[in-house]
Amino acid sequence: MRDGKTIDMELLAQAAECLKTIAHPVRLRMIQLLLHGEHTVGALAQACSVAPHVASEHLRLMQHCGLMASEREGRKVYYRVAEPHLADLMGCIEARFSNPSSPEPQNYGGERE
Amino acid sequence: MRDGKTIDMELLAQAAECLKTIAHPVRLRMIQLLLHGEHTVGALAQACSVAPHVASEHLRLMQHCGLMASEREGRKVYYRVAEPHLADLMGCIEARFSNPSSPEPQNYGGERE
DNA sequence: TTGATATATCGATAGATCACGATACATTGA
DNA sequence: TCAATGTATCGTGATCTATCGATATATCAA
Repeated sequence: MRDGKTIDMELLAQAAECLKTIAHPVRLRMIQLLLHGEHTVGALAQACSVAPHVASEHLRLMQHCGLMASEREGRKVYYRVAEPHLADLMGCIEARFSNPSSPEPQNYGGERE
Repeated sequence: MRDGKTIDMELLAQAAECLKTIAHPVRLRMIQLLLHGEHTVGALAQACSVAPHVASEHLRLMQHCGLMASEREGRKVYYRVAEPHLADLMGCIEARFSNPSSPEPQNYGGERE
């Protein structure tokens, strides 16, 4: 063991890749929906107001890094959460961002003052 | 309240911005170090094996979206964690990625089987 | 003032990401 | 077979991000 309390850079790079995949509004919404049960590509596309083929791409990205799994049933493909820790992580995010007691934390969005 | 359980898209966009900021190996390392106490730019640069001005940029990004705060003391500038939820979030990430019982969870990194 | 140290900013380039249209593939039913 | 539905992939261009060298600012010491 190297540090005892910190993750080494290789694992941090993996974590960064995973977080980068999560860090998209549509994908966050999809994660929320899929944490409550599996859904088809079309249903997720409609719920997120994006074209089906866009939803498919987002889902492929998440499946690709192990967050999701899919299963075809006839013409439809059902996606579900495959990473158990995703619920905890989403819980942290919701705790931070759905709390009405701190609605405007800072200046997100890329502007500088 | 809109859904009862999901965040609306505006907040999800904020969350995505914040996660995108966190999603970088050097910044993750900095967060880990700063969760254990405040450090100077130079100390963080050395600990992360990057040039001081690179560390400064990473810290500016994190300060910019409310994750960090800084305070000058003479020539040095000390950074510290300003977002209380960051500890929980980092706890989730460490739980997922520093656990030796599942060192190779999936195929992160771009390969498929 | 000058010089050294610590931090921050600027400008340019390479690489990644995103959204979109077009299209291909898979399945079902006629 | 064909057409319709649901999903996936492929280009392309626009936008964003990372990284680096050069430089600017801030503070201290002499």
